[in-house]
Amino acid sequence: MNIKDIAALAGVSKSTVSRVINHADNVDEKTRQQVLKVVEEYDFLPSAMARGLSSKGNNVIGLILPDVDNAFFGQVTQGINEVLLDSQYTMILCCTGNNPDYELRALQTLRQQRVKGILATTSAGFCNVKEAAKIKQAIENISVPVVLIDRAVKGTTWNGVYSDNTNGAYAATSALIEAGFREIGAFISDMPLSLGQERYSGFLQAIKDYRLEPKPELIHLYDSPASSQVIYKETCRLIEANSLPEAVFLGNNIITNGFYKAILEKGIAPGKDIHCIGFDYSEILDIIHIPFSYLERNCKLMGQTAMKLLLKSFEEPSAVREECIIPAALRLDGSLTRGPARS
Amino acid sequence: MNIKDIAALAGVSKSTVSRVINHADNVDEKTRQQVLKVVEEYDFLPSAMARGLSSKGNNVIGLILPDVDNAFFGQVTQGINEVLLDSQYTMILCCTGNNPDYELRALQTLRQQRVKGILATTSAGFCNVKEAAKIKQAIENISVPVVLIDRAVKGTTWNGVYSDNTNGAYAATSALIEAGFREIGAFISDMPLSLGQERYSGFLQAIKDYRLEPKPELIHLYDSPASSQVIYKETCRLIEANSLPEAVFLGNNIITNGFYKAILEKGIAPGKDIHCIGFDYSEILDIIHIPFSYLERNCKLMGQTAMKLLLKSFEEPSAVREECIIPAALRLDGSLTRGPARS
DNA sequence: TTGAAAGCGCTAACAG
DNA sequence: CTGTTAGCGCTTTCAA
Repeated sequence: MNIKDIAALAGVSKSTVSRVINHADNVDEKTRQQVLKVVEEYDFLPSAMARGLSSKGNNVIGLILPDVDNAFFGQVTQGINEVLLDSQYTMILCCTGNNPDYELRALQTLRQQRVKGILATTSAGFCNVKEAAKIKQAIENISVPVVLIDRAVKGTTWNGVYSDNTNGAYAATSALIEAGFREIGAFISDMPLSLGQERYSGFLQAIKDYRLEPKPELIHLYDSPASSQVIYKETCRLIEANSLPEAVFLGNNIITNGFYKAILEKGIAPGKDIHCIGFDYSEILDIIHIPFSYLERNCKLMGQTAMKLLLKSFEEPSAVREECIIPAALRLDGSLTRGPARS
Repeated sequence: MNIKDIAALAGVSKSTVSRVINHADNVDEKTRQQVLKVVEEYDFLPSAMARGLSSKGNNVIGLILPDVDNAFFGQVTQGINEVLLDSQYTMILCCTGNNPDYELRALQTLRQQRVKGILATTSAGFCNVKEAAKIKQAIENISVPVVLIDRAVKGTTWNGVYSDNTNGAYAATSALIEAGFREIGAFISDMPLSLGQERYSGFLQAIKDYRLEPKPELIHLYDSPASSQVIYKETCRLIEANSLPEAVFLGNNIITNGFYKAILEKGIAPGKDIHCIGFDYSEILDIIHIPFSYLERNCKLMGQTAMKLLLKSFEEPSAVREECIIPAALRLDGSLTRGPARS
C-alpha cells in the first residue's frame, strides 16, 4: 500500500494524496474527505524513508549514552522521552559503554541515518588525544545540532546541559566543615572530564576558604568512571587500615553505593562514625533510612532540557552556543544540620 | 556528497560505486581501489534512507518498553544492545509508560520507519479489550517479526522471552514453607498479565502441595504494575494493624523496595521478625547487607535472547513460534537455609 | 567487469 | 484546487 495505490483508489493524483496526508490547506474539502476515507480504510502510513529522501531529513534524533543501566542515564533518557512524546521526533538509542570504537560506530550509524540532531554523553574525554579528535570529527561530520549531556567536551562549540559541579561540591564540602569536621575526605571519579575537575576544585576551594589544609591521603581520585566494586574494595582497605576520615564527599551515586556497602558491612555507622555527602541521590539510602546527605540534581530535567535545547536549535539556527546548568541542591540529613550549611 | 559525486570523482558510474560500497565481488580490484580512495577521502557514507527505499528495509528494529528508568528494563535494554553491537542493526527506542495511546503512537512510528522487526513489552494486557485489540492489530499491521519480552499477550503467535514465573514463585513459596513458616503472605502485581497469574498460581500451588490453606487476608494482589509508593503505604498500614505475616513472597523488585522501606522504617527486622523472598534481586539489599532471599533471573540475558531470536527470525522465516523461558534461580539468604528448599 | 536506465515511495515546483 | 513532471540517493536488472 503506497501513495500511488491510495491515489488510484481515491481517484486523484499522488500529489493530492500527498497534500492531504501533509495537511496542506489547498485541498477541496470534498476531495480531502475522499482521500481520507481511503487512507483510513487501508490504514495507510507513508514511508518515512521515501519521505525523508524527497524532503530532506527524517525526524529522527540520535541519543548516545554510555549505558542505560545506570540510574542517572535511565532518568535522563526518561526526561528526553517525555519531551520527545510531545514532538514529531523519534530517537535512535546507541549505548557505547564508554568504548570509543563503539561510539565511533554509533556516530557512523547516526550519520548514515541522516539524523536531524544528536544528544550525547560522549566518551571522548576518556580517550587519548587522537581518538578524542576522531570522535569530535565524527560528530562534526554529521553536521547537525548537537547537545552534550553531563560531560562537556573541550574545544567544541556544541550546546550542552551540565550540572553545577563546582558549586555543588563546594556546598557539600562547606556543609561538612560547618558541621565541625576538619579532616574531610573525598572520592571523585571521571577526573579527565570537566565534571570531575569541577567537583574536585569545588571541594578544594571550600577547604581553602575555611583555611583548612587538604589532606592528600584522604582524597581519592579516579581517572575512569567509578565502579561500585572498585570503591567498595578501596573503602574496605581504608577501613582495615583505619584511615577513614570523619567526613567525606562522595562524587556520585555509584561511589556512594560502593562506599556505603563497605562501611555498612564493616559496621561503621554513617551519621555517627562517619558523615557523608554524596553527589546525587541514591534510592538505596531512601529505603533503608540511613543518614545520608546529598546534592540533589534533577536528572530527568537534564534530559528534558537537553531535548528542548535540541528542538530549539532545529527551529532557530542560532549562532550562539547555549549551555544549561542544572543546579545541585544540598539536602542535609539530620545528623549534619548542626551548623548553617548553605554556601 | 552522494554516490553520484563519488562516481564522478572516481571516474566510474554510480553502479560501480554502489558495488564497491556493498562489497560486491564483481569489481576489478583496480577500480575498487580507485573508488575506495575517493570514498575514504570524502568520508562518504550512503544514505540509509535512499538505500532502504531502493532495496527494501533499513536495518532498524523497534524497541517498545514501558520505561527505561527501572532496573529490570534497563538491564534488558543493555542485553539487547550487546547483541545489537554485533549486528548490522540499529534500534529505535520508544517508552510508553504503559500508556496505550503512547504505545499506539510508537507503533505508528515504527511502521512509518519500516522497521525490520519489533521487540516489545506491551501494555496491551492492562487495557480493556477494545484497546488491547487495537494494539495487537497495530503490531500485526507492521507485518514484521515480533519478539515479546516479559509480558505475554494472549491470542497471538508472536515469539517471546519470558521468565519462569510459575516455578519461580513455587520454589520461593516452598522455601518459606520448608523453613517452617505456615502463614505465608504475598504481594503480587500485574495480575491481568500472565506473569502475574503465573506467579500467583505458583504461590498457591506450593501452599496446596504442602497441604496448607492460603490465607486471603495475607495475599495482596494488584491489577497494575506496582509502584514502590503504593506497596510502602500498604505495608505501613499492615504493620500498624499488626497484620504482617511471618513470611512473605514479594512479586518483583519494585514491590521489594516498597516493602523493605516500610519494614525497615518501622523497625521490623527482616530475617528475624519477618522472612521474605522476592522475585528479582534488588541492588539495595546487597548494599545494606540485610537478609533477603530472592529469585535471580538474568535480565540482561532476557534482552540478549530476545534480540537473538529476532535476528534469527530475520534469517529463517520459520513458521513455528519460539518462546524462551529464562529460569529464576532461588538464592537463599542464611536466615532461610534451615530446611532443604529446592522444589 | 562495467554502465545505462528504471524505479523504490514520496515531495515539490510548475502549470493549468 | 489539482495533476504533471522531476527529482531525492540509492539499488538492481539488463545489456554491452
